[in-house]
Amino acid sequence: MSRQRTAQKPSITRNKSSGTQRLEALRKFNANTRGAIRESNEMRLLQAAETVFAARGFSGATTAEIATRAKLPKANLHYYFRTKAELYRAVLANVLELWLDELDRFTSDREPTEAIAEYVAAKLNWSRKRPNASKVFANEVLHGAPFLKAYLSNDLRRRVEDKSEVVRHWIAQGKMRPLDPKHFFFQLWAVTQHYADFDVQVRAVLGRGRLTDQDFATAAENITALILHGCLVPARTRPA
Amino acid sequence: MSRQRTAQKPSITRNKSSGTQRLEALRKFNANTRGAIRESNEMRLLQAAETVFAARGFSGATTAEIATRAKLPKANLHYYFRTKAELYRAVLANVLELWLDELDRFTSDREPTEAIAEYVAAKLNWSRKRPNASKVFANEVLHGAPFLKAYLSNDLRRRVEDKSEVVRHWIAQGKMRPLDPKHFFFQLWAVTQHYADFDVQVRAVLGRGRLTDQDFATAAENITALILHGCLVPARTRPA
DNA sequence: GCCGAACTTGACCATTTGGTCAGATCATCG
DNA sequence: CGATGATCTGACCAAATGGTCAAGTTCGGC
Repeated sequence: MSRQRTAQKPSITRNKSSGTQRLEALRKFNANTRGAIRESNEMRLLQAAETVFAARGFSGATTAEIATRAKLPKANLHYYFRTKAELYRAVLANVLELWLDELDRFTSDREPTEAIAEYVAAKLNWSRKRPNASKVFANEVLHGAPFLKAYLSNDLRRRVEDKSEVVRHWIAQGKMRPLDPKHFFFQLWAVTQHYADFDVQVRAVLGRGRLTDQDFATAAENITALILHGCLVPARTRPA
Repeated sequence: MSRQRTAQKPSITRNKSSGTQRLEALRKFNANTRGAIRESNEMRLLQAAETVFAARGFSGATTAEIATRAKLPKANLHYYFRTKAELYRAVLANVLELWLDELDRFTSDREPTEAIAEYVAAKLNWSRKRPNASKVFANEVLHGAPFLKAYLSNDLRRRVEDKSEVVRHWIAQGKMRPLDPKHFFFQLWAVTQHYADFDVQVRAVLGRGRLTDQDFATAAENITALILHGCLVPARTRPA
């Protein structure tokens, strides 16, 4: 009920109220580009949170550690994100934005070889550049997706349904072996995200302190070769 | 210093002391087959712990919930396992026992086709029968393997090193495509464990309440086909 | 330079949780 | 049986942690 609570997070989606009030909100919203301070602090918090949630999971993460990492006092964190859960949700939303769209590369008019190779490269690239994002997501799903169940069952499911159609098309064209499209996507996800989520294991086995660009290049080559040989119908050897 | 603490966990590895004491310990150790009660209660606790750790992670799990699930009072849990960490370690040890050995199927004298197909089937089978074991392990690695780092860098690493040699042998024989053996193992692990660790996602996409035997059969077929086509050198088509 | 709103923060609090303990009960063996 | 150690357990505690709050300070528009 305090000032902060009602004023917080001026969002376009909040209750429409009287015209003047709406106008005023909009003005402020545009005026300072949505609050430069807010923008910057939310950013810092989100980034710190991603790191800490990735390292410790939802329950293991403490708002104190996140705040410290963001170089803000804990009370300040709770000014921008009422609860730990709200902050976590925000981090997840960020992550989904990344994940969501690489699938768009799959369209009927393309060659599966290219689409798949690009997809593998793109996902693997995220695993290298944003391993923490991947880990937060993995952790969420691993523990039953308490925050993402709806997303998985709706958005993601539909998306995969769609793209499965494309794969079936390629199969019908004789370009891909007859495989189950959904399981095919599972396999793509599994091999690409492995390098982010299980990096400790990968590093231990490879004997590396951290994965180098070279390691990722090798991974990309191996995955691409395996997947492409695995799912494509080999170009017909010209009849003798 | 209390009675319980010193008497707890009569293990063969504890300090050798006076001859009579040693004898007495041994007698009891054999007498009631290592304490039927202890055996049974530790079992119940380990099983409950596996479930709870899988669902909530190390930090999220509470000894209270584990105890409740095992139908024992919390104090009793702490009688058998001094700390949550000790219980967790015990669960992990259990899990590793499962994981450890499927790799033994890889020996130079076998055909890669068979070894790989069997390995995939075996791992996938564990994902179906002991998903919680897989999840506990995944969670541990995901969060930096604070308890397993040593195991990964030593036992596992050596094991993979060994088995890589076998794969190289197969490659030299012209039975497998020239691929990086270690990355090949990563890919095997990734696709097979995915069905345990990310089952919520898999279920959401497939629209299932739970994964059926049929789902696992389909998964097995798809994975095996993908991997085998992906890594084997196709039988030479008889020269025309 | 003034005003209201946005932001900051140290101090505080209620709850949760891992772990302890002392005393009661039970099992077994001579 | 009776003794001895294993097992059990309700009551308790200290520390950690998410979240609150009231009293500030700063900012942006007028």
